[in-house]
Amino acid sequence: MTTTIEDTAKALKELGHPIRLTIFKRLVKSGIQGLAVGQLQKELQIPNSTLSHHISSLASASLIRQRREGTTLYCVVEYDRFMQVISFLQDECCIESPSPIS
Amino acid sequence: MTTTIEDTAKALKELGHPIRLTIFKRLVKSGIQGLAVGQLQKELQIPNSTLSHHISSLASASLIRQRREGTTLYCVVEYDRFMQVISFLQDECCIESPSPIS
DNA sequence: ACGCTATTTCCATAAACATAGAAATAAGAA
DNA sequence: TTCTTATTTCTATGTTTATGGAAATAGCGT
Repeated sequence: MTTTIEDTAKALKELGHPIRLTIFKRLVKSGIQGLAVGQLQKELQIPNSTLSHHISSLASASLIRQRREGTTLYCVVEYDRFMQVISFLQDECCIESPSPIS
Repeated sequence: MTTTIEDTAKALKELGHPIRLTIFKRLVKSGIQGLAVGQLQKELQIPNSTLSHHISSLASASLIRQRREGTTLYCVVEYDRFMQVISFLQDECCIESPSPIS
């Protein structure tokens, strides 16, 4: 799948909110087992519905996915997708930058 | 200067718009001499004021700066700042990722 | 079926964002 | 000073986003 401007912009936009960036960062560190919504709620101390909205935003940008286990929903980072976004940015920063290359 | 969540989120938010990401990408490739606003306008074919607003957004996130030469304003990427943003993201993706490390 | 826990969706509202034409400003030349 | 080019700022408007309580849904146990 080719990464497009629209695609990447969408991901960056969703990450471009303090709470969502915090959530995402926390999820990245939780690894592939992810983290339960309840656990996130406990750590962040924000209203359930606000958290749900933010989680939904990250999912809409395919940055995370959710896995249910009984009544518990886990949020898991889509690492490949995240790598794509970073790669897109790196492709930008490595061309004609003021570093030794230029 | 330490990169904070707020800081990074701000940068990501500003990059999280198709046109702004396109502008930024174009500027990165133009190198340290930057690019004139007029040139950007020619390439992007969007109204002057819309372009100005977008440029202002990128500047407000310290992703670019402007340099005047007579009546011409050049936009130049703040590469250090950009590197910081990328580093922040990479710090996230290299810890407990599903790669061989875990 | 009922009750409980976990979480999302609905609904409403205020704030923020994106857009673009018009007006204003900045700089240079005559 | 006037005129011209380059660009920003102002103004207005419509759209989108962020927030959070209430209602609804999902899953499980009794």
